[in-house]
Amino acid sequence: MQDLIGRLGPLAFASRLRRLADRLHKDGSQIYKTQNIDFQARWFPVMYALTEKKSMAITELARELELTHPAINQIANAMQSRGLLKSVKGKRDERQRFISLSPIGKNLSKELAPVWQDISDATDELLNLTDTDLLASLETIEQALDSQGMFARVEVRLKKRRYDKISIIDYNPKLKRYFKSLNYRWLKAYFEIEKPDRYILENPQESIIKKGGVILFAKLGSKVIGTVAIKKINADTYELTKLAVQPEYQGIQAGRKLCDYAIDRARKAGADKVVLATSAKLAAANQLYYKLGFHASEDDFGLLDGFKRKSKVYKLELK
Amino acid sequence: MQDLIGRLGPLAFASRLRRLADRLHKDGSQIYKTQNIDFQARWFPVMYALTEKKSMAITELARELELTHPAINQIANAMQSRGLLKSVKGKRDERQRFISLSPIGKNLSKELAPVWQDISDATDELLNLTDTDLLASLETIEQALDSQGMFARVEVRLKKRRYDKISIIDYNPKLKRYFKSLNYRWLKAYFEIEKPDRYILENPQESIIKKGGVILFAKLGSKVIGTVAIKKINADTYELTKLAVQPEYQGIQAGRKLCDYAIDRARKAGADKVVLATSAKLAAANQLYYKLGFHASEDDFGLLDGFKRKSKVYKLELK
DNA sequence: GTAATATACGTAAGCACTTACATAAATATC
DNA sequence: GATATTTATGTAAGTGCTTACGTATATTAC
Repeated sequence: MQDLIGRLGPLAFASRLRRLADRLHKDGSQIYKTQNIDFQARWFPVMYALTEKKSMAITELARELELTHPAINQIANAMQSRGLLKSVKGKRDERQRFISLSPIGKNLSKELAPVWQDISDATDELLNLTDTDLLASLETIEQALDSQGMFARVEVRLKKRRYDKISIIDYNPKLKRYFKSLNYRWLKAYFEIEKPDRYILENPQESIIKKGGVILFAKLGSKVIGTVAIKKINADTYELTKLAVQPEYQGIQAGRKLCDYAIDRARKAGADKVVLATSAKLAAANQLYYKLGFHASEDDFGLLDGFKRKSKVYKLELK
Repeated sequence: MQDLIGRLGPLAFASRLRRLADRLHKDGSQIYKTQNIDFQARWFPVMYALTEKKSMAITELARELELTHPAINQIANAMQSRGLLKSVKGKRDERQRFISLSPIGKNLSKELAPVWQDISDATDELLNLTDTDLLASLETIEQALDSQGMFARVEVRLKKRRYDKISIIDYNPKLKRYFKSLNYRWLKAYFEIEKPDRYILENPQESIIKKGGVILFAKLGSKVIGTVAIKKINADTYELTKLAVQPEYQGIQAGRKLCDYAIDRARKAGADKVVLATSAKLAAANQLYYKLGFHASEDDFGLLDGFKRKSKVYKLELK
């Protein structure tokens, strides 16, 4: 295994599977050729299926053989043009085309039986070289991929990677302008700026921090890309508010990380719950709150007072 | 696994490998797409190789990546047209085209590194679902196929099957005409008919059987397709002679089976060696004798006397 | 009963390779 | 040193599948 492919290991998994598949397929074709049997390896699944079941429709075969219907269609046409198959329209459903073995096809099928047996035996011999049940392993992998595809599996990792790349820092006066600009930007995009917003954004220190709250910022490299605040309501209760992430950097988990950290800070400050008020209009934000574990709250904690845009209050119990 | 594909088991091994490969490949493409990376999954091996080694020639890559050179050529052209690669003529050998990453290519390579890491990890996770080392198993299988391909493995079985289908029977007067015609046919094709030949073929009973020899015939179904004789030279020594198989049925192991049986009969008659004389011209026959264990003999046992065509004497010791 | 939707099949074109063949340069042979 | 053979690359076309899309018939909803 000193070659590149060997070192690539799991990355080259797909390539290796394909190479092996191609190789076996090619060998299969050669077997039929040297046996002087006019049969192509790719016809095998259809031939086999029709040997077992007398007659099947195109899509029925496609389903059972886990190939696409055009593949079956092409194979069926090739076999039919060589006289191996005959096809009849479905009686109940005229769109269907039922194909079955012609007498010639049946003869060929008999001729093929021992060859298939030998291929099966030889493959078995090969598979038994590995003290493991390779077919079962493939089955396991295919089922795992059915439940979560490779794409989804990699996505999860890439998300985590991005999440880890975001750093969260505390408020300092130099960051005041970001707190303002980030929030103004999305507020203007969706709503009118309301009075309490303006006061907080202009006076973060007085309105949040001096009252026992916290303002956090998300940085990606040297860029400030998001912010959030937790405001103390009372000893047990903190409000999550002023969450803003630059649109260019949305979808990279910055909001998630800001909230994770903010909630953690509330917990450390002694909170037993975090609440927030939001508008149903903000779908992405609502989804995030849901993922964080927030649930609709009966008590509105006065969070709706003085706001037109806010309509819902959510609560997160910190166990 | 009540579906057809499941029941096909080893026969569908190749198809399953291909399906899985296609699936992983497709997922790979999708990953690059959603990450907004202008990169195709099929470029991966080349990109990876060039990230490791600075510069490589087309066929050098093909060898290492176990793809054909046209495949590499196509990939290289596609990557080059997107500015990822630059190529230079070989200095020592002007036919060679060395390709290497351009600055853009190097940047992309850096961007790809974490994605590849994640794909590798996710694949590992998948592979670990099967308590067996699938990559190692694939390696085992590929190596086994290197030493003996699927084609050869099946061939062996088909040969045995044909061998088993041939039945060997003893001389009886009705078969006399076959002994004559089968031998005349090949003798006429290659040589002049010599006197001792004619006597034996016309009088098999007197010349062979009454003297303690045996004449055997090979049948395939009801057809007589071959014959052979063992002639007693003395108590310890028998001669294998008059081996003839119909040309239409050569290559199906009839000669082999005739000889196997003939030698066995000599052994049972008390022989401690079987000898034969033949012409170097008969390549297939010589090869068969070699396979049966015959070796050149110093003593010619008088077998060459009276024959022009016979030039070599072989001997097989029956332990 | 009519319109909207779903399903069965066919066809074209694409994809990731391959084989087959052509060309030109390098190397071996005489 | 001329010629034959080998090697490196390029190009065209083939292979076994796929996706995308079109058409005709069935089924469902109103």
